[in-house]
Amino acid sequence: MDFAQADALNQAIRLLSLRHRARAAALIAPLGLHPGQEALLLELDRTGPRIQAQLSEALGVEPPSVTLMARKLEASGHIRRSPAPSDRRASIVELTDSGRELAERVKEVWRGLAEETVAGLPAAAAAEIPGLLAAMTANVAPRRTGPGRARAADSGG
Amino acid sequence: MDFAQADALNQAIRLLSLRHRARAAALIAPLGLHPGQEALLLELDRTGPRIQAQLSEALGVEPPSVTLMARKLEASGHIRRSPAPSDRRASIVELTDSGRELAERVKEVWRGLAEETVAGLPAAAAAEIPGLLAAMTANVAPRRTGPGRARAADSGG
DNA sequence: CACATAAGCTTATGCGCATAAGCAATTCTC
DNA sequence: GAGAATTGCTTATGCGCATAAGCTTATGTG
Repeated sequence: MDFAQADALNQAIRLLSLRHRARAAALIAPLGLHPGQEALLLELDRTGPRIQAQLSEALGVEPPSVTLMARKLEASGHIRRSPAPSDRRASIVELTDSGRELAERVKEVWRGLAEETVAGLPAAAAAEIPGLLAAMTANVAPRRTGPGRARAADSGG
Repeated sequence: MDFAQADALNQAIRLLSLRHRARAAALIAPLGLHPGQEALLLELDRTGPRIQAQLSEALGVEPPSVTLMARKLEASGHIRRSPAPSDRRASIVELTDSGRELAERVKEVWRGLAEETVAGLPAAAAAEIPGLLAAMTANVAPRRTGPGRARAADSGG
């Protein structure tokens, strides 16, 4: 691969990231949400109550980010946090009634965003895209040694 | 498109954004760069001197972001800023010798990142990806009325 | 030419996400 | 069962990017 191709790919990813995020932000702003929060709500809606470590894994963000996201969503009444009975370190996060309603709203705009994103593309191409993106994501994702926590493998910085 | 498909797409874009950016950050950190700065250097390397408004457009970020990025790259000696003779509001940004050397380094890691990103994908798929991403980006990009500056079309907030 | 509008840039401020560091609770190992 | 290592969460802090607001210079309009 020559530099022009490499640059086209990296730049395309960067631009799509910025634009898609900005568009998502614009769409969920009327719901009182900032980007990132919709992902937490949707994850809870998909899977039910989760502890923060699971949310961190599912959302692809670090634990401190989950702490802050959860705190804000709790403050606005969309989620509830309670200590886990089986593990007193852990915090169970679940949707409130308000959060469930909000999640439904988010799902509507989420559908609209996806359709807007692939508008004009051949259906076959659109169907392949999530898989392609996931494959690329896996390629650049930090390596996990196994069931354990991710470790910094390089000692040299 | 049902919600599951829409969600798969949006989530895939979000995750790729996070991971690709994180990987890029890890790769350019040894060069003393933070993510975003490499884009500015590469743009100058591609096109030669630009004023900040052009960089804002090319990089897909807002003018205040360019101001800060440029200030930091100037402080580290990689770019030079000088007033444009034809328009005293504008600031011409160009690479220094140090910046040109650094851009070459960036191009190397940029190639490596792209190859890592599409590793394992069929060559045909990899070749299509930049175009697909660009099409999606165009779909979610803010509408421009024409040659003029983008305007906020909604008065209602 | 005077004035209003637009364009280029900057400062101030806020949010998301990151890493570093630290505490509390759990689990592993002997 | 005691100490060590791991896990879950939090606080502190920093960077990128955004919007809001303001300054300076250019440009359009009478």
